[in-house]
Amino acid sequence: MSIQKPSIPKGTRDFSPAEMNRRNYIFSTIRQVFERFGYQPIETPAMENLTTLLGKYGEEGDKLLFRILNSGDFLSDVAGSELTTDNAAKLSGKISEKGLRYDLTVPFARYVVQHRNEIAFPFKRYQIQPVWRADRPQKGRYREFYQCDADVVGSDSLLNEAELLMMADQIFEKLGINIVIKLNSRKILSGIAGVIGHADKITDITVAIDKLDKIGPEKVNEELAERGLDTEAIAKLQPIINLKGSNAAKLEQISLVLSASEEGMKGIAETTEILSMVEAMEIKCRVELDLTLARGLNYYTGAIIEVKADGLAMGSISGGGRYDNLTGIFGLPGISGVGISFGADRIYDVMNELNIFPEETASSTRVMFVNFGGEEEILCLKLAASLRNKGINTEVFPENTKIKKQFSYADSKQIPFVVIIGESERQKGECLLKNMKTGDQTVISPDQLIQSIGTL
RNA sequence: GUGGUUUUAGCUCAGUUGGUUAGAGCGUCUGAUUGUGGUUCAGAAGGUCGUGGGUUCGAGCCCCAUAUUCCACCCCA
Repeated sequence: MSIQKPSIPKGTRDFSPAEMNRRNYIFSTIRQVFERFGYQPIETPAMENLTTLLGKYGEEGDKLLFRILNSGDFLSDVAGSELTTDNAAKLSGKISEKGLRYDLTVPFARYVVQHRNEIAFPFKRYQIQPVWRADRPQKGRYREFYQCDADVVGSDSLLNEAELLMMADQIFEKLGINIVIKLNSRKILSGIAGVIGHADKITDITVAIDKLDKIGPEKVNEELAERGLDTEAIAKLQPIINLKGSNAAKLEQISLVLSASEEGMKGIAETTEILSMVEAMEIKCRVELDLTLARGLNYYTGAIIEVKADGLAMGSISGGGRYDNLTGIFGLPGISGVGISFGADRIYDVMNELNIFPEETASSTRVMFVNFGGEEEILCLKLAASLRNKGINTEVFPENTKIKKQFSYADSKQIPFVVIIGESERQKGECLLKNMKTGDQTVISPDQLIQSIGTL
């Protein structure tokens, strides 16, 4: 067998220790805020039955599912005549019955239905796991990436929506990213589609006006026409496309257009309530009503949420919304859910671009002992054990090699403190503590070292 | 899935119309310095030029296929 160059699949990545320290910083920040709001962790398998996944993300989503080939003799049920290139779609159903999860929301819905008797509602869960999409990779888009989801099922209260926005606000504040939360309502969009006489075309309308930022109003109108809207309907959409002003002003303008639509007015009332709740909770970031926001329409039924990093050319770093009947597909109707998902990989990319990772994420080790071997080594091991008992990440260089090499190691790992105990220090009962950042060295007693280093 | 783009040392990249032995910076290692990293100086190691074919006396450079990177579309965290 010839030697092959090692490689990893397209759109996947390895993470170095330095990257993992930073990624873990993001994950733990998110986890901490989730738990602060009373969400509890669950995990689900990387793979689900294809029957669970198929048809939940639209036609486009089905194409992006990674399918897992059946084990063993996967062709046993397939006739030779079926093995033709134009039969691929039908064939894949016969040779594959499992797939990698595409998001965390659908597996969660499956989980809720399957465990309904063990769950006390409302059920607030969070889930931080990788998902896979057979998409073509580009900036901020990977085939394997982590989602950090928080969802509530079994509560219709808009308080949940408001809390999700507060969590996003707090997470990004902790991480130091300036964000804008964009808020929309499926009910408002639906009302608009009804009022202009094209209730059936809601998807076409939203897909087109979603591009407003990117392609401008003229092109949007062209696309609306291409998607089968008559000129009268397009004319009626113009006030919505050109909506300006504060959230309150926007809501007032839309309510004029939507007065005849019960659903639309309900969307306005809900949105107003969510906005007033987050205001009461003193949200810090900007929350902007944006009717052009139309992601995930396949299952959202109420609020639609999206978070963008302010002033950065990066896709959304977080998204979510309310889905009234997701569990209905799995045989449990009448359970409403609302959730938000944080894209950890994009958040990493944003923080990297802004260079805002805290210094301490560079290394997890706080203290390193230089190793002189012999009795000094034993002494260092004892002291290191004491430091670890105090919760300080500590290592003893494993070999009695040149000091230069040991320091060089500490430097490359960006360990902030190095302790030197050679023969003379040991005999005098002291140790030499070096601050690697400033270069300062101080002589202190081992007791002082253990006492003081936590505060350094 | 459609269109374009990238790939040369561990990393970032040069490499002329196709012509001897493919270069630089950074990093790594060794030494100057046997108790001190990050600065400085000296030296060394490190390359099937993404992979497989083809054209040619001769290919890093031209042609074909394929993988991969990034970008746009579609869609999306």
